[in-house]
Amino acid sequence: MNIGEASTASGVSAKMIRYYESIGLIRAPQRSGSNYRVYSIDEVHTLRFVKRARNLGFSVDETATLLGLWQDKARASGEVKDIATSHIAALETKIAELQGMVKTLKHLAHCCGGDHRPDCPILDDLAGLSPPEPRKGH
Amino acid sequence: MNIGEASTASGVSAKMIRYYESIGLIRAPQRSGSNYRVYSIDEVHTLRFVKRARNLGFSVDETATLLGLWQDKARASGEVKDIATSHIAALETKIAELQGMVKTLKHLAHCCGGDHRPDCPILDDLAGLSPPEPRKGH
DNA sequence: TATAAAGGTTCCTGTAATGGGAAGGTCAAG
DNA sequence: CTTGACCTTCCCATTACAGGAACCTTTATA
Repeated sequence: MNIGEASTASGVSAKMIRYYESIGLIRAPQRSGSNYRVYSIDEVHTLRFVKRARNLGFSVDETATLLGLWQDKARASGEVKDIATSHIAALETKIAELQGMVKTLKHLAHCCGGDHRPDCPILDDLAGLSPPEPRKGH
Repeated sequence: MNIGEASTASGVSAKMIRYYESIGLIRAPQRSGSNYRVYSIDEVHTLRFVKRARNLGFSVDETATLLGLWQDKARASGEVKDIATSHIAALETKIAELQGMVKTLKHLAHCCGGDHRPDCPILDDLAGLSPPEPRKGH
């Protein structure tokens, strides 16, 4: 199987397969006589694993660790759970941040006439001209 | 006021102030005889505006637009509201994505013993060995 | 068979928004 | 006058890719 087929089979672009190889996330596959990369089914499975991990928001570094644990038949599931758990916490922090932004923006947009007048609470807030986030209850 | 003071007063690092100038987000300030950047109060206000917009998740490009609108005394608030509104939508999409990741990971982590046995539903899912997201009700 | 299209190869560039640091000029205090 | 804190420009690194140039190989077609 050359890189195009492996790409289709795994859902990882050929470009990314080469990239993952270059950074050492996956091992270099065998080469054909004409220097084409040749992939086995197992290698495609590895690519799929990587794809799934990336889709779940794991960084390439985290994915490398998970991949190592996956390929280690004697690994303990505790390690994996720890990685997943701290990843969940990081995601939740990010979510909270974004929700804070949304809340502020919604408040500002709500106060904004959205008409043809130049008055704009959003800009006023950005400029620091009005207290956007009441420090005390409302 | 030189760049260090402007940085302290605005909360934008000196490094970033130079960067914003280099990409044209802010205008180049005057220079002292010894080629030091010299900032006015107004320029510090601009930097604060930029900081606040970036904190609210607006990209540098969006910030440039908002800045233009802010400095345009004849602008209509509708334009600003539109930008804010579509930004809110983008943030909410991102939030939903992250929440999806968290949900899947929590499910997997919940199913994972976290003990010393090699069994691990998280890795099994990443490898595509088990149906992680039931397509039908549970 | 000649050729063209569709694949593969490496290598370089760019992205967004910074952080870090080197090499060197300037300013204020001791 | 030296020291240290500041400033200047310029280059490199980051993350996870995408795009493209230049060139080689395989396959399909005229």
